[in-house]
Amino acid sequence: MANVTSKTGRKPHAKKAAAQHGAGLQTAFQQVRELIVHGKLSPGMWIVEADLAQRLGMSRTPVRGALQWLQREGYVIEQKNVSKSRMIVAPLTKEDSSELYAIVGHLEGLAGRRTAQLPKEKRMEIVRQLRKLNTGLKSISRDQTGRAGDIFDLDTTFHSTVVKASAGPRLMALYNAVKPQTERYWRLYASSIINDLHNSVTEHEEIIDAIQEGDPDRVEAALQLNWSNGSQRLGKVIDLFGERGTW
Amino acid sequence: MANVTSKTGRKPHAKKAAAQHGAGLQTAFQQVRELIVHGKLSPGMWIVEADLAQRLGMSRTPVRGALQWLQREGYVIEQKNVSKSRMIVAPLTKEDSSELYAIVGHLEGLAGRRTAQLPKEKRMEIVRQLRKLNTGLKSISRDQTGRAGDIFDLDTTFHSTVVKASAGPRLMALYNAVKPQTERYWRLYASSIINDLHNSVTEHEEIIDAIQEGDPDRVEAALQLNWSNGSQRLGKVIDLFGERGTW
DNA sequence: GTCTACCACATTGGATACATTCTTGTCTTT
DNA sequence: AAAGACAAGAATGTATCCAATGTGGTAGAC
Repeated sequence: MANVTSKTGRKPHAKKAAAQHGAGLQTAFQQVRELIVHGKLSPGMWIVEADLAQRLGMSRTPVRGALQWLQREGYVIEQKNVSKSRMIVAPLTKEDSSELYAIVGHLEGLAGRRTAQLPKEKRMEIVRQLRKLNTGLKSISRDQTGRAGDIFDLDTTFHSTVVKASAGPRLMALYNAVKPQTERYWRLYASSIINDLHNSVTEHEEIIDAIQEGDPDRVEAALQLNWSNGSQRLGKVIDLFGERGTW
Repeated sequence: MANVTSKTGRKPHAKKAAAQHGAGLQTAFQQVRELIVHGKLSPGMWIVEADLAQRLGMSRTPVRGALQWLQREGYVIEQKNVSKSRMIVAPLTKEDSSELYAIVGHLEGLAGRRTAQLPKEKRMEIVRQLRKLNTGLKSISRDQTGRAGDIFDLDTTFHSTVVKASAGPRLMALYNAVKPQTERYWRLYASSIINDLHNSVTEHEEIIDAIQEGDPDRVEAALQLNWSNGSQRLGKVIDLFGERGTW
């Protein structure tokens, strides 16, 4: 009865390296997210686990974990009409962008409210950083020289600075889950957003002033206005160029 | 090459039922969440996948998926000091409750803002439902007869009604991910929360009036106030009875 | 010629096997 | 006696295997 193949029976599982130990899920998540954000996986496209696994050179297990993660964050959604779970890349629609921007605006508003209540010295340090970043944006908007990626990085750092200054782990995690999704819309409609950059720069100045003054209500309102206006600017562009992933 | 064991070769994988096909993950998620919310898995407790799998009568695969889900939602967190990912049940702390309530308040405020902008007829329908629910809460608060579970259900339905009325899929998903976490604090400190119920009832009335009037700012402010006050009430109780899962 | 039924295939969900890493306990040495 | 090192065990991460289900295509019948 008792088989003796306890220690020595090892032939079927020969593989290459496995990198580290717990690196697979992380890499899978980042790489698939990258593929989605850069549009290699188009909005509305049907995702096949095995294909992704092969492309990333790993088995389906970590890919599945990554997909569940991406589903929770909103990058992929389930096709609901069928009983079986078919995952598709989340479409980019005007409706969704409006909702997404509103959510980010409110989360950031909450963080900004807390940032405004920090002691004065910390606020001044934040303000200094923000002014520097916004100056960079302003010069780009004046010269029209920066590439879209630079603008996105500066803008992302600007907002991230406001949030990181005061957010606890829970808000930070939520923000990090939601905010990066705006990148999809950014990349797709970037060229048209650049033209409106000066508006955003002006709105940023109001944000900075409000933080310097330490007025929570004003900070929150300014942040929400920035996102609300951004949503409207984006909406116009989407109307022009059409949505992706729905038909 | 071609083996003929396509249909008939079934010996090594004999098991009981497997329920449906894609039911395991759902069940695992709900059950583990239940265990956490009800405190069977205490805050701070170290979670072992295999134990849970055995307890739920399934393999580690669906349990693992459920845990990743629960991690993203905040029910479990990673022990960070070690390199390996050790999952523990998220502790219940005053700090965390404060953050959680603020987030829910802001998300609900956003939804409420949209609800306030619905056409008048729909608003009136909502208002009617809300008044009925709040009347139920008021009578419980007066008679001190309801059990904690009833109060929680009524309160949850109240807030959920406001959100569902106008939230899109994204906001709805986020709300459904975040709001249920307040149940953990509710259950743990429920007995003391009941005493303050009349305050919450009064705040609800303001919410209802604001919706009836169709004033987005007022609705949002009223919702946030309800959650902010709730956070303070909870904070006092936590100070009294201590936190769970930290030492 | 078209519609329906059935079969083969593709894909996902779940289970298990295996390799790696972290922990813990004991033994030895200073 | 205390501290460190080594060994045994436990737990996680990943790969592969099996089952279940939906989908599409083909063939047959009306």
